[in-house]
Amino acid sequence: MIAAPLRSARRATGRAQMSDVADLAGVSTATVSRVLHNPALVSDALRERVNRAVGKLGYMPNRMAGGLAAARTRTVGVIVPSLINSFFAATIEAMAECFEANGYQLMLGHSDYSSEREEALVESFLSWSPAAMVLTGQHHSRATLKRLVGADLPVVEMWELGDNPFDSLVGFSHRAAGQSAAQHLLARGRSNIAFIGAALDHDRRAHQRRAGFLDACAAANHPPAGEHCIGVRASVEAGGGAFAALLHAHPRVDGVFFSNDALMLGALFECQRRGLSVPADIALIGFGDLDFAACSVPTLSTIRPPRMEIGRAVADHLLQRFSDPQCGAATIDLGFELIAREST
Amino acid sequence: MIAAPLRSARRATGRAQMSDVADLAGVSTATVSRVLHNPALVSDALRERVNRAVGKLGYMPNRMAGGLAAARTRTVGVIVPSLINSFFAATIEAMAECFEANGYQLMLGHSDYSSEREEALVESFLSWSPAAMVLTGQHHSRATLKRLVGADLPVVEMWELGDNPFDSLVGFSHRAAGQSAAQHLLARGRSNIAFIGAALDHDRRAHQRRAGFLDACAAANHPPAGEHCIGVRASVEAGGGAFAALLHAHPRVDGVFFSNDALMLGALFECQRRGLSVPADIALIGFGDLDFAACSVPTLSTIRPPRMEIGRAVADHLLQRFSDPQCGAATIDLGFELIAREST
DNA sequence: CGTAGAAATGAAAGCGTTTGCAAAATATTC
DNA sequence: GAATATTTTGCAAACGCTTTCATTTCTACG
Repeated sequence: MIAAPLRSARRATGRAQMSDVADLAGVSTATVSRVLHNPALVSDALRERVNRAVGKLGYMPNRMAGGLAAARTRTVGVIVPSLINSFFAATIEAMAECFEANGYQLMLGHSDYSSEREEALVESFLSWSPAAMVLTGQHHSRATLKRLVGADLPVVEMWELGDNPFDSLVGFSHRAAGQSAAQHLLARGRSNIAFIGAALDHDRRAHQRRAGFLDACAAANHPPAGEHCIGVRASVEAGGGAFAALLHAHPRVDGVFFSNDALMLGALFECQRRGLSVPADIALIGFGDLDFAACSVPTLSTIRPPRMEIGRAVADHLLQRFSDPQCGAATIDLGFELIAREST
Repeated sequence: MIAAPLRSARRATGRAQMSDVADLAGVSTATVSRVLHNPALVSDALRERVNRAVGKLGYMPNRMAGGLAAARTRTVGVIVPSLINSFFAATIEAMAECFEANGYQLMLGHSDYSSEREEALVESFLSWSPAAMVLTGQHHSRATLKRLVGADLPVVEMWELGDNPFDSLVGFSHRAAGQSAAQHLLARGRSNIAFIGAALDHDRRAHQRRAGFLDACAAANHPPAGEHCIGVRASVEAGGGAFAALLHAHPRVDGVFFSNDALMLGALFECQRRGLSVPADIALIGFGDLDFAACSVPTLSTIRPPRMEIGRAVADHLLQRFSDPQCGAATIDLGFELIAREST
């Protein structure tokens, strides 16, 4: 009787491992590893043999072992505030697309707009030796920054565009977006314009849009006619409520900028309920260009952020940095687009 | 002169490692490992000392090394068709919440409704030795199934509820949801009811809802008055178009079930454009209970799937299986809720 | 107080890769 | 054809942890 292959009791799975490939191809594991990661170093004949063996055995490398030995992995840690927010979801899908096409994998986490959770996630992610980290926004706790400095890897901050980036930065100016919105309302002849926002204390970017809005009002000598900010997450329902409250406090308002399209949709429904005509009685402009904005009645003006473009740009930039160590940090402004529709 | 600590040139980072903690606490690495993973095995005194050393050094274990040694990680692979789809986003957020509270981490991937991509993701995830895999739906390629069988770990299929689950199953019956929608429309006195769906060829669950809808029509002896299915992803815009096409082909339709609330919203706007009154002229019911449904004009009837509940149930179930190896597969039906609002 | 059994601890052997180094094979030059 | 550069290849030592097994230290009991 032939003994079964003697395998350690601790052997994890029945999966083929690199030594099996090496044996089948009649080479050392070093050569197999090279074929997999640096094929140019191996002669055509052996490369061919190794690839055949890999195919035959259905070999899948053990990433833990590889990561441990190499002290890095083809993994990118990404932290967004929320997955439910379709802005970030679109960015992530686009980013994942690019990365996966190049053999990198995403580790995704959501911070719920909390610095502490972000900190915990960064710590946790770093223990997987990622090739890079992608964070949302430019505000991070001291502890987070310290960890990142120590880890010595490319870091991209996205969806914001301010001074003193930590490393690379891919985004657009929310302040400018807010300014554009105000200027647009003013250009449409509205003089009593107001702002409605949600969760400004957590969402720094929404806060910046508000600041830009107020800037432009001041610059145009048109002090805002009012504003209403709520503490909860932006939602259609909350938008309706906030809009009602705004009108109650400032009945003469004739134009509103919403920090989020969802809020604006709630306000549109509120207008329908009250028999207010948009834009005759009141003009509405939002942020996000969510899909309903283009086909509601009336269609809704909004500011389109480069959702997918951000994801692609982050991935492209990092892939470039991975392949060319010379390539350093960059700041990429992807801008935004104000889409004027019927509501203004 | 005292020599600098002699570290291998290959040493990854400057991070403290377990042996540093062990030295500082005056114990072996075995004890440190036990304190971290199985504190009950260590005496109070040593546990205390080790924890202090961990804190002092800010020690973070290297997951790669741990995973390699233990041949498993506290990681759960989750694959959903799409992140942009807010159904899955909500499920994932809830799931992540539960898992993270218990020291498990999510690896997230999206398959874009493609079996091949799912297969590639499963392969890729398995090479990280996850503690479990969570897939969406009950349909997977043979190769995917083969990998999962070989990997010998808990597998949960979610968001569906059919026969012959691979292992555990957490979801609800989409077929029953479709039936309910039809019965609801019929109960409201509509006799010419139709179905509008998107991406049915990819989205098996939407397809099941349609099947349920047709079932109920047949059972009630009310053959559907028409249907219109489109190939693209569900969106508000596509909903408006599909609705217009349906009305064009079947002008007498007086009730419509949409495979997705977004489609229904597009139809609502189309009604506003045409001056059709909802529900007087036509009744609408959707699926998803997206946030606008509760506050549109009129408010929209819909079927609420247990989005977050699924996430929580998956996590709870897996955590239980992790802690109690006796605990085996389970099938959990979380049901759904038909929410009747003004549109029907 | 001696002893058996239980509890706590440490030594050391892996886990499956990557990679520095040296040896072997091949190409190039004079 | 010898000598030298260059390209290929394999050996073997990490990588930083977990876990088995043996040993040491307690506890309880007669």
